[in-house]
Amino acid sequence: MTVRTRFAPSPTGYLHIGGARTALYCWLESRHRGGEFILRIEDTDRERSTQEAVQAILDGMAWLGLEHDEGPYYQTLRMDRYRQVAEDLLKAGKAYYAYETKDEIEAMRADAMAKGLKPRYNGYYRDRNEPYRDDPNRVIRFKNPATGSVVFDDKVKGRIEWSNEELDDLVLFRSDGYPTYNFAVVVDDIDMRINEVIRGDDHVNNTPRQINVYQALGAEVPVFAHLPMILGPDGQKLSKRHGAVSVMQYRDDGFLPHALLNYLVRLGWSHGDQEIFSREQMIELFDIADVNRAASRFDLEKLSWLNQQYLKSDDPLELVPHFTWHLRAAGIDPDTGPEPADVIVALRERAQTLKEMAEKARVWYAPLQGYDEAAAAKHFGAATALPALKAVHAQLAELPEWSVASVHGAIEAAAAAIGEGMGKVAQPLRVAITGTQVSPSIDHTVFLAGRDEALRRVDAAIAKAGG
RNA sequence: GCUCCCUUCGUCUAGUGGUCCAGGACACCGCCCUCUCAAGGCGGGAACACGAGUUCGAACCUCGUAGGGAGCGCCA
Repeated sequence: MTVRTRFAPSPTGYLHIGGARTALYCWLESRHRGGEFILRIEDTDRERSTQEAVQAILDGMAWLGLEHDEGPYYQTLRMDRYRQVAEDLLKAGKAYYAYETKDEIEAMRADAMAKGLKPRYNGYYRDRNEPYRDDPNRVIRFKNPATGSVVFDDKVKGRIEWSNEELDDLVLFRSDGYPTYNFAVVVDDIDMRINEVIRGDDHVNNTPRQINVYQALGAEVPVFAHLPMILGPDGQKLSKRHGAVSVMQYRDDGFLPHALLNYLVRLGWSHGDQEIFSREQMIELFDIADVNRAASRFDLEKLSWLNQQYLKSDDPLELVPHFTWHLRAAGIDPDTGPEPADVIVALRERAQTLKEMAEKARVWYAPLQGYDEAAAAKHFGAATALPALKAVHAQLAELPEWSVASVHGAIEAAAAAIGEGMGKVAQPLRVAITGTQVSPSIDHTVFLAGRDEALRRVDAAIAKAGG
C-alpha cells in the first residue's frame, strides 16, 4: 500500500521551526517509502486564520524545498462534507444533539474538579435521543464508547493504551455550525486516504478519541507517529523571546535551506554518528521509527556550525544566488565588485552565515571607509612599512596576469626584495586594502580588490604612512 | 486534581543484557599549523535522574520515587 502522509498546519502565523520539522519528517517518510505527501490547511478557526499566514507557510515550505504531491486542501472548502458525515453519524445513533449552555458545561467541569475527578461532559443528552431543534446552544456530540479501551502502537512513542472511561463525548459540531478540529481531521484523513499520521506529540491525547471516531465511521485506523517537541535553549517552550522561530527568519539571518534541514533532521533523529546528510541521504536513511521519544532543545551554535560546513563544501557557484541575495539585503550591489564566487571562496572559512559573509564582503564592493586607527598606527608606523608597500606596489603593477596565485607570487617577491618575512609585508598591505588588520589570506584580499583598486589603496596607504 | 508521555556529557545524540570504568558531534580549554582572523589537525575535561528488584551480569528488563512536559475546550 502506498504511504500517504500529510502536513496540516493551521494558518495563524508563519511556518515555525517545530512545524518545519514535522513537515520535514512527513516529507521524508513519504519519500523514503515511495509514498505521497499531502498539504492541508486547517483553517476552521475563522478568527485566527489569515491569507497572509497561508502564503507564509507556502513560502516557508518552498524555501525548504519540501514539495508536496497533493494539495493544498482547505478545510473551509469542505464544510458540506463534514456536515454530511455528522448527519450520517447522527442517523446511525453514534452521535447526538446536546443543548447545554456554555455556563452549564462550565459548572459541570468545576463540579467534577471539586470532586477530584477529570473535568468532563456528564453525558446528559447522550441517551435522550433529543431531536433537532433550532437552539443557539445546539451542538452535535460523539457517542464515545463507555467501556473498554483504545490501544495503538505509536511509531515513536510505542504502545499506548487509553481507557474509554477517561474519554467524554466530544463535540463534533459547534453551535456556530463549524466542525471541531478533532472531527474535521478524522474526516479529512479518511477522505484523503492518509494512512500515516505524523504530528506533534501535543496530539497524543487526542488520538484515542479520534480512533473512536474512525471506528464509528467504519474506517481503517491509520498508523500514528507523535513527534516530541522542540524547546528553546533554556528548555522552555520555543517562543519569540528565544530569537528566531520563523523559518524565513533563518533565511534572513543567512542560513542555507539544506543546512537548516540537516540540523532539523538530526534534532530528534540520528543515524549512528553521522552528522552531515544530503537530502538524498536523508531520504535513503530516514526511518520514522528511529525518531527519539524525548523533547530536544534548539541549539543555534550547532546550526551555525552546520551552515558553515555547507558553505565550505558546496560548489561556490551554487551558493552565488544565495550570497548575492544577502549582498543586496545588505545594500551592496554585486555588480560593483569582484565575482561573488571568488568572494565566497575567500570567506567561507571565516563566516558561519551568508549574512556575515555579505557584511565581510563589503570592503571589495564599496570604497574604503577609512582606516582603523589602531591598525594604521601599528602597521603603517613600522619602519618596514613604507618600503614594503612600495615594493608591493611595484610588483603588483607589473603583474602580467591578475590571479590569486600571481598576486601571491608578487607579495612574496616584494618580501624578498626588502629582505623581510611575509608578516612584515602582509600586515601593512592588509591594512592598506581593508583598513583593518583582519581579513582573508593576503593574496585573496588583494586579488579581490582588483588591480586598479588595489594599487589605488596601496598608494593611499603610502601617503598615509608618510611616503 | 486526574490521564498520558518523557529522563545518557552544558546541548544534539550512539547504545536494544556482557564487546561500555559509556562512543560521536556542537560548545569550552590546551597544543600544533600560520601573513591577521579563521579553517584544519591533535589532545583534554564533561553524562547513564534516584532507589529497589530480576539476572552470573543492567544505561539497556520490572516496580517505585523525583523532576519535566502534554492534555483534561463549542482552539487547533
